[in-house]
Amino acid sequence: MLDKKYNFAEKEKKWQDYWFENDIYKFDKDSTKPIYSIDTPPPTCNGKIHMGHLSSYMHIETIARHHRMLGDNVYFPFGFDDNGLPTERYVEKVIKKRAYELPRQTFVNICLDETRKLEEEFFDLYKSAGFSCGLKKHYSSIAPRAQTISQHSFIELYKKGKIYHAEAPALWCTECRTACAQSELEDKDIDSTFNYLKFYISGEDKYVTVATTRPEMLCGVVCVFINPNDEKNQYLLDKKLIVPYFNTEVSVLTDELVSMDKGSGVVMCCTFGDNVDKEWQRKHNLPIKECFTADGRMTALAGEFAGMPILECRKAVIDKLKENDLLIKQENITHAVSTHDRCGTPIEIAVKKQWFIDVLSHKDELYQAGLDCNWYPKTMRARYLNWVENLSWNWCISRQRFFGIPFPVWFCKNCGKVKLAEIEDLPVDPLKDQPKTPCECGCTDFVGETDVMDTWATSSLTPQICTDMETGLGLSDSMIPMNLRPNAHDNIRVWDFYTIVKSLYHFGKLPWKDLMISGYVTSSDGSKLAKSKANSANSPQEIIKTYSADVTRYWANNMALGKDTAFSLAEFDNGKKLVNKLWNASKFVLSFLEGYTPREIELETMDKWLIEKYKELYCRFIKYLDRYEIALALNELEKFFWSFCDNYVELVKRRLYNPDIYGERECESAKYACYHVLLGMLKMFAPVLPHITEEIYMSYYAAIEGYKSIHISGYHNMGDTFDKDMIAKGDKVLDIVTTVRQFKSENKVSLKTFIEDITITSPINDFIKLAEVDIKAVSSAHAIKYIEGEEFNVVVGNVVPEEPQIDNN
RNA sequence: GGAAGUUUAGCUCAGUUGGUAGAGCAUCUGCCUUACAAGCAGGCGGUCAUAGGUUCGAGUCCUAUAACUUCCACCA
Repeated sequence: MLDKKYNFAEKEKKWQDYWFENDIYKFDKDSTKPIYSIDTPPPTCNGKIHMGHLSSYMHIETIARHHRMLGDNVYFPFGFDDNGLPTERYVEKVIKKRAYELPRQTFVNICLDETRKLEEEFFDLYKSAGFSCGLKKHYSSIAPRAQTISQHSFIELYKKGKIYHAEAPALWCTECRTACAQSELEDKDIDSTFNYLKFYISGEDKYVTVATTRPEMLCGVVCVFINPNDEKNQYLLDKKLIVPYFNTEVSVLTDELVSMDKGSGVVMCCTFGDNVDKEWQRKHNLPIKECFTADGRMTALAGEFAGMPILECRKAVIDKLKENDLLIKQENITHAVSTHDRCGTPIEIAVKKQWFIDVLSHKDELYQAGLDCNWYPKTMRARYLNWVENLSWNWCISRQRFFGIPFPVWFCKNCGKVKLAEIEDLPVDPLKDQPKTPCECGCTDFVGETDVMDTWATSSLTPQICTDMETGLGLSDSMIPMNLRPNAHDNIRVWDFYTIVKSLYHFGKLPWKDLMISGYVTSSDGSKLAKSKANSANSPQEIIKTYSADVTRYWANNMALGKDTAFSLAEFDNGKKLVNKLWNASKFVLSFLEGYTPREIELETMDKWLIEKYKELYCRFIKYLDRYEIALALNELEKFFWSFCDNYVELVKRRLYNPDIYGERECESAKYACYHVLLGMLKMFAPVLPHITEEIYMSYYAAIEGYKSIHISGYHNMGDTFDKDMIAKGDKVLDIVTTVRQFKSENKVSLKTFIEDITITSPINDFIKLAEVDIKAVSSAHAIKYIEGEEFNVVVGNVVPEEPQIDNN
């Protein structure tokens, strides 16, 4: 017997512990069942998890559990992304100190400690949400094993010529004092001024107007450009221009990228102010003039402004320009500026020695890879393709930071050549370890690379890191491609893209078959949920505590795939109702099934109908889930379940209660249908509502069915085909019942009120007669009259005031 | 500038391959029905953004327009 009320707090804890202790979700690597492997997103250790992350994991959960129910050997590993800049930024905030203020190793140790604390928190949250990933062991992207795989990947790609070390312009964050990658850029609208400046023509008293938003970079101007087809400015080509205030002389060059109709058609080029400057520098082989330092201060090039922060300098230069009558006018503008997504600081371009992975020369293959993956929903593919088409930087993987995986690289002190670590020595720390063999030049003195790898250089290897936990094969493709990469849409251009790059370069194949892309959970006003804003009221921990893990999972799984959804607590009420109904309905049905052992017998018509309906539902349910359309699958199931409660159970209730009146076989027939269909529904609800379904299953079905958890018991497939004709005819019987209910409702009498008779006109009276007992029972009708006719029609007779005798024919 | 998405009941949204518009919430009318009042039955409520087109038939396919959202690019 189930309890009167379902106590979710107690039951959820109970089953979570049970699953954990009994290894219910263990991946069996010796099994012959088909493997379904998931490249689980490792949470980034840089703060709290919010409802957005949680909902995304709940989608993955449903898919993992679905495949387990289908009989697959599900590999659903668990890990943390706990290295790199995101973690460093988090730790800097926690300790209120910048990394470079501490000795390198001290800072690294604090990072390790802080991430461990966060990981404990994450573990508790995952467990309390009922997650079925391999909680007992996890990978960490800073752990030695990940370091080995990551360094191995570096060495292999370096040897393949895909990685190069070069002094080249790279995106630079003056706040984090490191290079970064194109994928870390984020547009931000910033107020600024458009300044129209006088560039005098050398030796003449005439000037041309050049507009700029960055007058502080005048000290870095190397030339000006005009469009080769710009007739009005052709006269400038054999002249020199004087850079205002700084008085350097520069040439006038031509380039098609200059638009003639913007401003005066004359544009200044510094190395580097923006992306176009970078292009021009390369194309026209221009000199490089660095105007600022790694921490965003002006260099000696700026003369009197040297040492000033960039923005301060901008103001100072503008003042000087005004004083010297070199500023024609200023316009206030708001424009989008590329900023660093980790700190919001405008990104500069700086030339430093960096490690790059060549992606620009493989755009075609990378594009094709996007076409070859299965994207769910399909439309997300466009985002990937769009990103690849617009790639303009090679992937810079070096960071001038501390808490990351070191490059397995030394430089020879004599000849400067790169010395790689040996694979069998990995992982290495070039700042502590030394190469075992001398340089080609004979020198044995080396200096270790101080840069560390970007976190994505390692995260892009999660398929290898994940599978290594089982196979121990390291950077190997033994389980690649994995079946599924799930993540939210913000990670398409980052994690998905980089993972494809690595897999293609290493193995020449895709890292996974399917991608399931979740949407964002936004605040109720539609704005992004930020980790920093995750307050206690709607923190995942609080939500689960208040509403239960099952209800939270129900909410998350009702989000349409890939679509952003505004967070609203009201949405949790439906889940609460469903869980409550599931409990009550099961309690009721199971109360009739005590002592019942299922066996095949001749079934009553409406019981057969229910089973046909169930088989139909099962097909639709599986079809939707195979397309990762969880919400639609769930919706079908719910509709069926509520109809089961309100229609079927009402229809057969009296048969179940009164075998003495309706017959033993008729009663057992209803039990048979109830047994199987409730079991089937519980199993279908199990991926989304793992706790309550387990509680119900274990309190009754487990003893008969013989599994130690519903979650490894497999779906209840009662047949792949169903009788459409029977379903349609049975539905007509429900229409009759509805008509009677309508009649009683309109006459404002209770549903149990007796009526004289029902007169049915229909072409399927033979079928309806088979369900007559049930119809009479549910509608409290004395008699049913039949008229043959093509048009379906139901007429309800008069209400009978007093209690009549039950007619048993 | 390029790309994608959205537009359906008062609100939040479903709507498979074209075939009589759906659910929940809200609202209204009833019902204490031997599981559930956190329930049940019933009602009200929609020119499916707009304009064309294809079709016997369009919420669904095509074209254009508008509004909003997102990604990317530009940003002298």
